[in-house]
Amino acid sequence: MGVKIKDVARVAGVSVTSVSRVLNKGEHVSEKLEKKVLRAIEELNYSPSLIAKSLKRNKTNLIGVIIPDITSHFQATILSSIEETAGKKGYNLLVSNIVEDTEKVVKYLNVFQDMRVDGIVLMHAKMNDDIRHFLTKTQIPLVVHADLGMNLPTVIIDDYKAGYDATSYLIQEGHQRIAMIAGDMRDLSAGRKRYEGYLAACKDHGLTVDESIIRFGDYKLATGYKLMNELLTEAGGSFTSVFAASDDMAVGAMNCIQDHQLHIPGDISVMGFDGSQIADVVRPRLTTIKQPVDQIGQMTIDLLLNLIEQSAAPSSLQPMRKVILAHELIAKGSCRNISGKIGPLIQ
Amino acid sequence: MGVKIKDVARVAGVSVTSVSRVLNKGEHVSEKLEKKVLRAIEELNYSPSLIAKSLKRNKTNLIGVIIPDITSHFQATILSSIEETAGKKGYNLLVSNIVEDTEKVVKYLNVFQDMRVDGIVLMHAKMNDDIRHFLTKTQIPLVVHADLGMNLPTVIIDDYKAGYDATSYLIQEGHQRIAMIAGDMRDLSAGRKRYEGYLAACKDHGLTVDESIIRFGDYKLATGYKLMNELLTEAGGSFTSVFAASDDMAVGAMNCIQDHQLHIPGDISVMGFDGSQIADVVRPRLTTIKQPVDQIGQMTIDLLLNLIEQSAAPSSLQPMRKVILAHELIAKGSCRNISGKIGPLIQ
DNA sequence: CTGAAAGCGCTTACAG
DNA sequence: CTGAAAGCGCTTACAG
Repeated sequence: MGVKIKDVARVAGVSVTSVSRVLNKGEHVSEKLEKKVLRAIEELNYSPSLIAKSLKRNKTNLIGVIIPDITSHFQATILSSIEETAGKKGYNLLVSNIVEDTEKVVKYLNVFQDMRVDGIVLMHAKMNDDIRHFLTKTQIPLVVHADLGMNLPTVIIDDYKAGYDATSYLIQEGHQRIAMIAGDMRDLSAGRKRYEGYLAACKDHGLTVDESIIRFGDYKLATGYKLMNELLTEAGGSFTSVFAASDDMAVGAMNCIQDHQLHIPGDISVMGFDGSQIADVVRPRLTTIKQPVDQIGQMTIDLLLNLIEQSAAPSSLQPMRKVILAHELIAKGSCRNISGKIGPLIQ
Repeated sequence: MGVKIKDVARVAGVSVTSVSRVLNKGEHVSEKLEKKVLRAIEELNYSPSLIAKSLKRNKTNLIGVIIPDITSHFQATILSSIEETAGKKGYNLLVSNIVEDTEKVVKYLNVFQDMRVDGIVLMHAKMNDDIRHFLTKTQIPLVVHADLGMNLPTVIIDDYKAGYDATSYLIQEGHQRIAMIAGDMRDLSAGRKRYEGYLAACKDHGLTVDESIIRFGDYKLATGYKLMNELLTEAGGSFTSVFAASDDMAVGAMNCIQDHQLHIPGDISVMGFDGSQIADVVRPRLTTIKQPVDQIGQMTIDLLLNLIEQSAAPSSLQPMRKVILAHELIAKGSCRNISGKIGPLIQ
């Protein structure tokens, strides 16, 4: 990569200013000059340095993305949609896979700052003081995929309502003992909100919440299996359905239930959350709350780019800062109506 | 981010040279000076620009990664391992999700070049002239996860042998009619090599290869379903097992088989490839060829960093340029021995 | 339409 | 141990 703009200028017999102009297609240059420059670029196989350009322009066209776990199909799908949308707009992605580590989040937020990224997407929803401090202080436009209670620009579904809807559906299907495999309570959206929705739905429908059939996990498949195993051995037979805060955990739970020689939905109904591919892979198919992944990715980048433009050239037209997208309950074969079985719940 | 090294120097009452020195911990500075500088950095909340540093040092600590499909669990796992290994060594990842698009590969290779990444990881295995041209010309250290027949540094398993082993196993289990759901023949490793291994194993064991029970796909779950559907409707009953070139396709095929009211492995045995999580999720569990994903990620970065060092400070100790890692056949419940059923194949 | 020159924010010989 | 100055490879007022 030894060749730089100066070399092109020399070979083309023009100034570096002119080379820069044909590169950036901004101001008009004569056709003759343009041709000379293009020929020299071709001849030298010149590749302009985005590093130098970024330094000068004070703009990197880089977006830093912090994602808790790329190996989650749901998160990978969002990342994929973010990548596609950002790519179309000429932005590149700096990606950090965090694996539930708040220390690493802080580290990467600082790296992103040092790299002078134009914007940040934060899909991580656990907080600590350092993260909170960074988020309140930073000048970098950012969008979070979580309700962190900090009035930050957000693209998300209504996790509370979604948890409420999932639980209500099970109740309508006649279930009165609904176990929950919830997320991490330090995770303010997918963890806490979905759980709160579950609690509220139970209370609103007159069910007593029984903590002995509630577990807390980390959204992973293996965890769903492990927690379901606990539920079956410690609280076996005392519930007719289970609501998991992620499809991966739901599928882990299904595997465990089946390994215990129990039937889904005959013995236990299972409700998932996310609407990721795996929900359609397992048998019976998983009833789940579907999040609009493609929309989430697109809207996240749209909002972020708006914020970036706004910070570059402030105008009175403030971009919307909160986007709540609609979720959807997809009923498949993993849940069944047991109203008839346990008596006339709904008359 | 208005604050720059000059400001720190002014506030600390020292030269920018000294500030740079405490930042980079290279040459020794007096404790007194260091303290003044650190205090000023703290006070101003200074974040040194990696962009400026990269320009000056001619090193970005950036690695560009081109991955065909992040939503594939197998690929995401490798990416995750790459990210972890690279992060530990102080490198950040520029990620491009390509979705089987050779045009996009060329585009991103050039972006990576313009961004002056220190190295490139290419997980994409389809070629075209532009890609080939780039790969032969570039000075950027790179590692490919495919045998592209170009003598490039490579970390990979022996796909030919793995395809051979998978097929031989089925043959040993008594199968004589083995369908294949292969990859893309433009994909030189996972596509072509695994298929060639299948062909060779059939021939070596005296089986005739029947093209009517062979299909070609793109490794995705939905494609496995679709192609299995073709096989069942067009060549139904004429084979006792199927070998798929990816676990995702194998699972799609399993779903299709089960949706046709057929049993696995009772009616049809299924063999996968990759050893990704989904193989243990489905019932029966999928027999598959397991790739050593974590090792692949680690070795890829190790090799790449060696090449980067080598190109920065050439020495006579050339790093090894080809790493072939061992695969492993994991036998689970999706294949069964049918020697007894169709007669004494092995006496 | 074109070019000379300053400057983006750092690092690093060089000199003291 | 410390600092003044050149320079990394670009862009962009400014002047012509």
